[in-house]
Amino acid sequence: MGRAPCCDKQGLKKGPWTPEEDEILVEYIKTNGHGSWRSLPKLAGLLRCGKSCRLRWTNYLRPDIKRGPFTLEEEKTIIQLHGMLGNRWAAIASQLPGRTDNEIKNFWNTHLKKRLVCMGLDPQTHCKSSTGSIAKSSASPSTRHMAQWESARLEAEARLSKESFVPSSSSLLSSSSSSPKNQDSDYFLRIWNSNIGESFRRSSKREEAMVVASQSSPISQTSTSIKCGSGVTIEVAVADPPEEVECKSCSRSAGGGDGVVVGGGGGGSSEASSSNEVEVAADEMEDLSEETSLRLLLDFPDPGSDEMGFFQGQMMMSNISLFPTLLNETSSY
DNA sequence: AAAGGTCCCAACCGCTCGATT
DNA sequence: AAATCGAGCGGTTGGGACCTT
Repeated sequence: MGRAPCCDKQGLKKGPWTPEEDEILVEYIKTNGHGSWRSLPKLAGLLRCGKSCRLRWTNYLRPDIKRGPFTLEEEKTIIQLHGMLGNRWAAIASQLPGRTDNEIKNFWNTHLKKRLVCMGLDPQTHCKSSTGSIAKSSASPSTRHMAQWESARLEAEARLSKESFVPSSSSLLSSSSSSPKNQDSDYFLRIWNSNIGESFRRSSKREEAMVVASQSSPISQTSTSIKCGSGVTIEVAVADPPEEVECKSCSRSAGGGDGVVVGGGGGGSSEASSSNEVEVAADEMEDLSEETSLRLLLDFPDPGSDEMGFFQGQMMMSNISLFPTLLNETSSY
């Protein structure tokens, strides 16, 4: 089906906005709200298309936009969220009040990405470019993110479910004294239930459809699922199914070939879990060491290793700041 | 001081999705 | 069910600002 252009481009202005145009747009939105972006330019008397007006407003003129350089805290947040979400700039921006997706995207592409590359890390996977398990190197970033999300979500839910039945001593304590693991799990669930999680679930559904389509295609990249020791099924897109991959949630190896092909996954917002065939026994989850469970949350390598040590931020409840080191290594921007 | 190169970011483009007709 | 619309998202780029030689 044809998609009509967003506007009739003839006679419409393009390029940088003038202060006069800005003023007209701001004044109009202040008094009338933006309403329909498509009709706004005409109503406001601007020779711009609605899309251009929307972008100008959301990326530049909105009163709540925060200007100025990114703080270290913001940088940390961006890196952490990018590790979880990939290039979902809008979702990342929603966690940084006053910052726009465009701004974050630019900042990532011009500063943070280079920084990771300089450190020998793949900016997409946040892993060392030349190393990593087969699963890490073979699975698409989004597939990896899906597995991470699903694993972490299930773990957090299992823990909360257990706590709701067995009031442990820790649950009687104040929140300030709850364990870091609890805080991290809760943190994860909050994100999962936020618009970030929603955004992720939506895109996961999309990916699932693509996986199914690719599987039905005679010439397609093989996508295989592998069940690990703790019962988590991992979807791995590979040219040739690996003999063995390491499960991110339990660090146990999982043999290839015996997995039943499943739809990709991630989309665990609800019933989707069953379609993913991801079954995790809560008691098995308890076997996970605290450290392991935290690592799986963000697919962290062993914190003891030099790999991704910089990635320890608020999510890890670590007091170690990696940024001074980072900043020393790279010139200011 | 001037020329050439690089960096940075505002804006555009094309695509997808959900809602509506 | 198909077509269309409106909105939003992520990738890309043009050109000004800044830096280096």
